[in-house]
Amino acid sequence: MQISEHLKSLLKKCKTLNQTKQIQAQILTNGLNDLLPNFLHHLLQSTSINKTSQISFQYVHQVFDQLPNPDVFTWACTIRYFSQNGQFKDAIPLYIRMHCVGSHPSTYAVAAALKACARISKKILGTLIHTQVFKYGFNFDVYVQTSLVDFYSKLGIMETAQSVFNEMSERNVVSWNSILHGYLKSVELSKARDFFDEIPMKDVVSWNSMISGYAKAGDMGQANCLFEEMPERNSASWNAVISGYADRGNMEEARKLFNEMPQRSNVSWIAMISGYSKCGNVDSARELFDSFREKDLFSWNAMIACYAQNSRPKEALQLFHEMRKPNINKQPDEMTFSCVISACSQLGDLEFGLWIKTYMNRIGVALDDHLATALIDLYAKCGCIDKAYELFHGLKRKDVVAYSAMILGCGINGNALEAIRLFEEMISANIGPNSVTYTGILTAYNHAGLFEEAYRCFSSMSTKHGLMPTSDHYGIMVDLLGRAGKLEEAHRVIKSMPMRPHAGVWGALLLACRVHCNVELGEIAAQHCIELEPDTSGYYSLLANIYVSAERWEDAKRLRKVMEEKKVSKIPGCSWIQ
DNA sequence: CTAGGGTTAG
Repeated sequence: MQISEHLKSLLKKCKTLNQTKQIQAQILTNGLNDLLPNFLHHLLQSTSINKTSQISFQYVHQVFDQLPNPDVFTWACTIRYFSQNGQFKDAIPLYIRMHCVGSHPSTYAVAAALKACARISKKILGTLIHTQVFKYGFNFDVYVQTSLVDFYSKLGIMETAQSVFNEMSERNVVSWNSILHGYLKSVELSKARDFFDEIPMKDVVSWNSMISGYAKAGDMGQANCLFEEMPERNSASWNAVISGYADRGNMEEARKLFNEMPQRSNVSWIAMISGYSKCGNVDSARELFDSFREKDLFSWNAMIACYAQNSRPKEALQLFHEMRKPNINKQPDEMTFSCVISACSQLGDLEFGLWIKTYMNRIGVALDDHLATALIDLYAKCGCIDKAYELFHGLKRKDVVAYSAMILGCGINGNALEAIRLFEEMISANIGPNSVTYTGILTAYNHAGLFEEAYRCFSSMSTKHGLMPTSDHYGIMVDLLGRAGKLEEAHRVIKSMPMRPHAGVWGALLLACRVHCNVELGEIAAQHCIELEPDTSGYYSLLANIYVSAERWEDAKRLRKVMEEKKVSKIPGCSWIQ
């Protein structure tokens, strides 16, 4: 008995995981199994342990599973631990298990489980918990009620959120903020503003939410107005305004605030990195990333995403390898993997992509729709259209990105009819196409040589769906016309472009001129290509070949000499020339 | 011991 009390008091003093584990050993050798829950509670609640030594979630499971009969408190404590630390996929099964073994829930467990349901959109379970709330008489607990309001708000079910909110006899600022967030998320800005104005005891979170709502909607005037007006700011207030500017591509303003703010958080850095990424300023993103000392998983993901989205897949993979080195030792998650798979797909590296898939299996990362779509894209681009289909059919929800990946896959692999079928299926499912969808469908038409249909499709982009064709789309059209020998028309299309054509567009014309032996236009196209990408040798070679076919030996010789003088690299940088 | 805001993906 005495030793038991002694160990309890020792446990309270433990500051590190190792000290705590030593007590666990003593508990076990003395056969004091009654003390095991105390050990677990200490593990989960000690801030010094959680901040420093990072116990693994696996370990918590292990310890928990050793308890013969967890009490109400222990269940709640453990479920809450997972929920608070973002391990929603651990919290939920544990909550279910608690019911299966016949243990009663507590308000604490319910609140934690609802939080998990809200965060990973477990609508059915959350609604089920709502019914239990009545059964156990928790329906007057302000924490439970607020969790419910938050749950329905996060899922966008505002009628129910509102009715739970109305039934509350006592509301605190958290309850108000939860419903405010719901209306902001449903982009009912004026309704949200009415709520905001009504909150009797606004705190910094209320202000931040409202500011972020305006910022996300692009109303930087209102956002700034509230930002100036608010009584006290924290880093989230600054971050809300910064990400507002960053999302709209105004990196000057974002940077000004970032430099000005008194206390930057991880979120500030990540918002800036992804802001630079969105406007294609990879160098500035990397510069910030390098100067950021306390990189967390999110910041690694943001930088990897930056490379993947800006067509620099090799650097994305390089960074992925970097983060897994022992001195950094960051465990990748779903977000990391979807970027990495996207990088593989850009490189056409099926082998490494499949290695990633096994690696995911090994560390227990399940395929969600995002990941499956990334893999669909990889399979489709690498010609494994059956595998792509398999995953496509297994998607919980097929959206525009998934369809676009399939359509492009069919297009590349020469199955234009199937691409068209998918496109039509998508339209009738009321999924609006985007610019990538059109790249896919135009590629399909191009491959099949259906230029009438392609033309119609190209013009319907803007008329039917309000999408402005990009250089890539023009490039496909030029390629299509070029293949059909309509070189003058292709040239006219280029000249009609509202933006500056990139090298790929002129390259498509150049290639066509090579095929159809057109020296005059070939010279014009090559000139533009070389101007845009002076280091690519392919353009010189193509023009030289055109001269050779036209039997203009002198010109060909002259060009080869220029090439030697410039010592241009042998690697073509353009996908049209291969 | 509970609940709310700001960041990353195909």
